[in-house]
Amino acid sequence: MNFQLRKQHLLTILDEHGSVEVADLARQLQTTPITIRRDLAQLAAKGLVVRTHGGAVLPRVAKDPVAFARKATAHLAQKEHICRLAAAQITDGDTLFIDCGSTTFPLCRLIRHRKLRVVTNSLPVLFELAGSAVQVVVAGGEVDAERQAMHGLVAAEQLRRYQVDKAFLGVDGLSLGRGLSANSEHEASISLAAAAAARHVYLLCDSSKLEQDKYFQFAPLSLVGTLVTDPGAPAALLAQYRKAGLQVLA
Amino acid sequence: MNFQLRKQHLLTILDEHGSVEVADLARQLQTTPITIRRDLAQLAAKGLVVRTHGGAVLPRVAKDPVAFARKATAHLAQKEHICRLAAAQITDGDTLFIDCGSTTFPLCRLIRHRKLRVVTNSLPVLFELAGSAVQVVVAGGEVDAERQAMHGLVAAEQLRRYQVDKAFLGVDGLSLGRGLSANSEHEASISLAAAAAARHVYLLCDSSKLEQDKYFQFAPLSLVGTLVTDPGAPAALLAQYRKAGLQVLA
DNA sequence: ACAGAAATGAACACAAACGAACAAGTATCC
DNA sequence: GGATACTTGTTCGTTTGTGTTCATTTCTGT
Repeated sequence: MNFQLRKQHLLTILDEHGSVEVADLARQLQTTPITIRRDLAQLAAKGLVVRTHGGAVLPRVAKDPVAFARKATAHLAQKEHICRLAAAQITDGDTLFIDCGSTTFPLCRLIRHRKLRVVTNSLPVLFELAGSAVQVVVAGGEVDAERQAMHGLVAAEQLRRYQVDKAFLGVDGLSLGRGLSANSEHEASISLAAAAAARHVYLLCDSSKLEQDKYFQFAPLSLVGTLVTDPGAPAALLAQYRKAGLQVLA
Repeated sequence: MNFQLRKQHLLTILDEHGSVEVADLARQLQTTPITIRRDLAQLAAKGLVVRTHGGAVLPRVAKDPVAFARKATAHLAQKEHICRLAAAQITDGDTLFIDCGSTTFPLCRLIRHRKLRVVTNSLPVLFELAGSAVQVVVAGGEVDAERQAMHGLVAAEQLRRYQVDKAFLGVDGLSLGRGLSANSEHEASISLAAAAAARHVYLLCDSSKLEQDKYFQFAPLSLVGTLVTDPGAPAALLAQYRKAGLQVLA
């Protein structure tokens, strides 16, 4: 097998699957990973593929929603901390709801390998978990291109039909006085539907959003079972949330 | 074997395979590698081949390996032809259903830029059209990881709620005697639901699938409005399909 | 947060392929 | 018949592609 044929084959596979892995290719093409990596490096130099750690993807796919969700989100360290706390609450066999948004997204990485069922309306979550050990269920309906999620009536309606053990919700603002608030009514209706379907509601909310009210208030604090936030939150404030009846993790 | 004949033979092989190896040619043509290399050098000087280490490739392969790699996938040329015909049937403003499967997928590339609404249960379709000019609507439900699509009860039920102008369906088998057949009941139920919701049903089916029955027969030919296939289909056979009441494009 | 695993790239080694130069064989022309 | 042009094969030093080792980076799981 010469290198031209190999690259040809490589591009074929890539075109069929959208992504390839170095180890797989090395096995299929009867060669070593280093050779595949060199091939990919050449193709990448020409812009025909985009390298990833462990493989490559089509250039089009590289701009995908997952990358979009991953890149340069504000407060990433806090969000990862929050998601680790959240992941610790999950038991194998659980059915979860994962909300769309940058706060909840890092949770996907932490649960890829576990035996779970995840209901979601978020495209990045869907793409991140598709092909993993997790069984994914999608809330259908119209795709909101800006938010990379399904936000319509149908999505909310469908969510109500599922019974989930734990819902992990994001929110735009949260305050003791006015409860949960959002920048969009659509997001709010999805959150409400998911909360209604869940045995326990976890609100994932970094400390910068505490005591912030956004334009649309849609639920009282009592909707939430557990507030998951980061150590940046003042202890006194968290104590007040606890007094209001919430379990608090930080 | 003289010089001219050798070069001719060489170009023939190159045309068939897209690439050649010096060592192989030397063996086949009962000569030594240096001779082949000199031949290739001459052809390369004229631009008829592109030299590589150990062999040569067609110029068009060297120029656009991606396009060439695509052609290598099964029946892809036919599928692209079919999708071009299908795309010509689409009017701006239409709402479409696009089925999952390799036959219908190339349609996405052809409509990315158009003002359309597309309902689908296919993840690759969703992926390809997310972020394009097309408004995407997803049939929700459980994700079938192997088929990269939603195939459950919920998906079928949701599809019935949408009214679409044109449904573009794929199928595993099709015959005059036994109608449409599939390899999976789930796929069949999605196809039926989409067909029921559509004003007009286009069946995209390359000629290799004509008069092939698969294990699960799920609908009569009358479900289909228009059969879109490729020129590889025998004219006499297409005439019979026309007689059976289908519009046929090839 | 931390430790272990996997992937990566650089440096080196080896084999295959390469081109240049030269030698040998064949056809053509005077 | 001998000179010439042309093609083919051989030798040898060089280049190119591939595989191995190892330190480093990146990812993943507890």
